[in-house]
Amino acid sequence: MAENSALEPKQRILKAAISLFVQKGFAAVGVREITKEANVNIAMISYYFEGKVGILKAILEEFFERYSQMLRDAVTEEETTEEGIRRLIGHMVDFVRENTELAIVAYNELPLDLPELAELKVEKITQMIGIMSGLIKRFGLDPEDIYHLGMIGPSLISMVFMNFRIRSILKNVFKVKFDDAYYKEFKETIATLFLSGIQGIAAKKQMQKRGKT
Amino acid sequence: MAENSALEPKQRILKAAISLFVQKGFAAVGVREITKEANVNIAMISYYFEGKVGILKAILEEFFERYSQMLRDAVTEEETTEEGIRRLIGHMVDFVRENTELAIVAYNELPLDLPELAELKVEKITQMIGIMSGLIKRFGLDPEDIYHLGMIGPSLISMVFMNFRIRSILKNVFKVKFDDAYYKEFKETIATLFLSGIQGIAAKKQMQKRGKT
DNA sequence: ATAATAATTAAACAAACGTTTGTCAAGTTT
DNA sequence: AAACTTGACAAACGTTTGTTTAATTATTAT
Repeated sequence: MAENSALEPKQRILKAAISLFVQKGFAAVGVREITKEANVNIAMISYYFEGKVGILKAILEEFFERYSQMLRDAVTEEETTEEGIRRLIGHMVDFVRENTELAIVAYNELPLDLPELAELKVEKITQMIGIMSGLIKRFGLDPEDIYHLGMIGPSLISMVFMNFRIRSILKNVFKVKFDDAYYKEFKETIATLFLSGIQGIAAKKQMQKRGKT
Repeated sequence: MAENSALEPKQRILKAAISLFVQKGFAAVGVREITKEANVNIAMISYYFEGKVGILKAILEEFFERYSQMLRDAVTEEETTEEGIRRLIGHMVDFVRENTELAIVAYNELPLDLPELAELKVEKITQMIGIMSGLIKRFGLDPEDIYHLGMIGPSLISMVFMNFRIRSILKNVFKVKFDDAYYKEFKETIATLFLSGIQGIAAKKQMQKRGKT
């Protein structure tokens, strides 16, 4: 149970904290629990992170660092909208697969009010929206149509994250084996769902336009 | 700030607790905070709910009660798949709109480990899956294809819930006005996205089948 | 009116909380 | 070799946690 690998104490704290935050949520985890799991003295939390919220802050910063890097990597200059979106979804799934716990903590804690992290959250989310807007333009979608983008964009993110959030249910109830084949199919399914979906929306918009004129 | 309406103390506690749980999460809210907001004595929590987790238990029970009722209401015998799914999505959006805080608390707290509620969660989630399976059959989808259903079903739920979860971002950054017109458009957009999406998936499956034979 | 039950209160409880303290050994710099 | 820095520790800090107690008021039934 107790973490005692070759990792440095600071990394052991981070690793233990992430794991516990996923299970119970930030507020429900005590510092003693973390230090016990990480096999470090309790004072090390203040020493390395300036307190408990400092751990969460470090976690969120790490998440956004990796997430924004992934988004930037997901863009290449020459490709069709379909290729671009399929690539983006592929990267997103890979990202959450490789950073499942980090992503879950961020996903769970971000909407919660924690005054000490308010500033950080605003900054990072603004940043992400900026990157996403860039993607949208590059994909040839209509960036003026904020109305629909605010509905569709978050839908895509939620589809990917939800799958990891309900992992235990999928595993126990639906007997899903989370192997490469599964994720390959998952990527294709979500991408097809999303692409056919936005095509359907575009077609509908076109019809409404023609109906009006 | 303090809740002191004509409501009964028990209901005042529930109302205050839901509001606070949405803001900070269950574990981060203290009983004194709840009682102050509800304007009741601290002992009333044990008196009416047998403790703090009892409040969350009552909240989750209320959520599942209303949610399953909504799902049952969403089904009518005679209609096409498209009509059925559009109706279901309409009901889901209406439900989350009318029970936003209740839904957010349930959505946020359900994946977290709270031993005292483990049994309840398993029971209710099993129930929901049962109802959903019934819907799927009635919609003429292939219930054998658990692989895809486990990907698509949760996607639908997450699309609807996500919109309410990031309300504050949509409001502040995208300047969304959450009025009837918005939700009408939201329902149609999500429904079109989802319907076109599953048609695209079905078409792809068909193509793969033909490719193999 | 009186007894019984229900609702509410202030006060106190032990346990757990996050943080800080003072100390010490091991390196590093001067 | 002396001065300083870093990493780690046990112990204790004051505060807050959820819960309980015993007393009191309000309501209902007899």
